[in-house]
Amino acid sequence: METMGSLRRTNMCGELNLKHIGKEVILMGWVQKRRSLGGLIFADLRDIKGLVQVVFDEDINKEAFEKAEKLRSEFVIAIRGKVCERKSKNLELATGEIEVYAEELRILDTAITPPIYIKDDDNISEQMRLKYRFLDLRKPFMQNNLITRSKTAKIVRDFLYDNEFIEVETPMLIKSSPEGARDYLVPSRVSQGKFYALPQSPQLFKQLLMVAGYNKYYQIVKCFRDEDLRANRQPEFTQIDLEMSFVDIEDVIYMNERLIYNVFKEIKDIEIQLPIKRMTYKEAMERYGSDKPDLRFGYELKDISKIFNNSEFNAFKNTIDNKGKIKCIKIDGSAEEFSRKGISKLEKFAKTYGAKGLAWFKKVNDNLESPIAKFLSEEEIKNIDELLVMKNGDIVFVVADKESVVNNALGALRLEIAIKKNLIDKNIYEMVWVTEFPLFEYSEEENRYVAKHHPFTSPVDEDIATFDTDPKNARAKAYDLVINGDEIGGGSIRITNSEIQNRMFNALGFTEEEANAQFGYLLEAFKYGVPPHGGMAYGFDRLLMMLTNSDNMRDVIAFPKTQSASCLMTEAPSEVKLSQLDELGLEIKPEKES
RNA sequence: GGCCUGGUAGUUCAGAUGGUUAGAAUGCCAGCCUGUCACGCUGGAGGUCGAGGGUUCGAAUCCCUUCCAGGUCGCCA
Repeated sequence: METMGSLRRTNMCGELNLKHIGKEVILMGWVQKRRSLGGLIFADLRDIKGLVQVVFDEDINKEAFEKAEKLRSEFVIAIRGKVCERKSKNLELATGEIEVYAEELRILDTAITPPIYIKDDDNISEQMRLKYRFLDLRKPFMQNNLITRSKTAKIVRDFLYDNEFIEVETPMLIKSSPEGARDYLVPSRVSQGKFYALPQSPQLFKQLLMVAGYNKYYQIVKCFRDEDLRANRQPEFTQIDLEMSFVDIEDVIYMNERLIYNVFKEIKDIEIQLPIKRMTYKEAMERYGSDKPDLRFGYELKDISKIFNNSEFNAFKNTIDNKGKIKCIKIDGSAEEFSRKGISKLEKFAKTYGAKGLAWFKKVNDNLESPIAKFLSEEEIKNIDELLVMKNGDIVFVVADKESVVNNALGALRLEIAIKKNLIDKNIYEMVWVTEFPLFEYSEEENRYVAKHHPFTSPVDEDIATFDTDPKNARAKAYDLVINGDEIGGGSIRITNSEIQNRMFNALGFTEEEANAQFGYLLEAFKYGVPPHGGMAYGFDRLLMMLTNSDNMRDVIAFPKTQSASCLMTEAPSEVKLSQLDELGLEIKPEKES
């Protein structure tokens, strides 16, 4: 092994080109690949800027050539040499018009054979990638993703700073609140038997900063939720969190549209059309069956309940009797693409979303074919044909159930079919603000109304008088920014009037004592002069997925967790010493015998 | 908590109905090779078939339990 000695890097591998011809350069990096032809050795040298071919020739420098015979993948080396034009160019490589003839080689470190190749399309298992994350992160696409992440953070900071937002850090050890997602708990040693929680978001602290007069706040901040993972959900994730004083919905949206515009302009060179489209929650649910509609394709939901008002078909009759809905989506001219087997797969898919079944109608030779045709009257079939303007080759899928189930199942189905039919263009960004979210949502589990967003979300002005007497129809000053069917961010205008806040707690079933025990500090603060305020929080990782066209959040996070929230590299979480538990006044329950 | 997919050489995978010594590709090692860039040619090493138990004369293959990874429903104010 050798040291760098007096050698210092003059250039990065990936930035060399014809302009450097004749120049002596010193490069440092990892050996991507060595190709020995006997008397001539090529090595691809890699650093974070890219690859360049280095040539070791006995006639140029014998010592370097002999050392080069020992090179293997992922050795760390320094070379000094001259940039030359290539005799045979490789136009697939960015630096393929040149190569560097080595006059000196220093092997700075060797490497054992790596279990994964450092190559974007290595087709390696997720398990290996996570276990050897330090190698996986050497891949160019991972390096580029993290560079994009860093760049995006800078653009956000620059924009918010320029607009007089103040970055304030809020605590990571906070008070646990049982509402909402499960908290990660941290035991206190000093106060034994008591616990901190890691923040699910800095929500209450940013509101306190508004009380404190900070006017505009932001933070790019880690948040923690102890819930099950998904491809776009990690237990620890990053938010761009912001809050503004003396604002209403339009002010928050105006500011955030410009923020998002800047990000897409600078990262993707895409100019978003402002203002961004708007859609109420109600419209989104009715037309797309989802509060985060993907607007890159059609297949809108259509309510056909009225056709079946007097139906003899039991499944439909029961639905109508129970005030449910019968809705459908129409897929144009694709009937032949849906085999019986394919349809039964889709039915199975719809059932995972709670649908009891999936009916369908195909128009073939001016006739509506359907397995349920025999249960329907001629008039009903004629009405379907006319209402849906069926053409030959069209197929419709029908779900009858409670409205929420119908929307959920068909909303998922339209997406599934669009994916299957390859209708989704990853390079298009369809954005929409979804507004007027319900203030409450009924929890079947708890048998009561719970806050859809959080208990500090203001009702819309029109619903202030009635939100607590008619919770079902109460709308909130809450908005989500949806991009390509993903909730990228959301926020609300907060309640700043103590009478409304009290009515809100009441409607949620909080007693005054409970409200005080949980949020007393906020309610107390609000007695001392609180400005109207509201804000927004973005899922920074989800935004990065959009910007890098990633299918999985792990590809935009340096050290992510597995689906079971563990880290395969560090093996966290792990057991701790009994002495550590003792200090905390904790003990582990003996394992249950089975 | 439920459902689905997967776990076989360092890696990615193939191994139907149970049956000799478990294969391929790639990687690795050695030798040859002065224009390769997925270098080429020759040879070689490399396996607790995730783990445990069971059925059987015999299990990678069948059964049970369990662990791990991925996707997803529930969950995620």
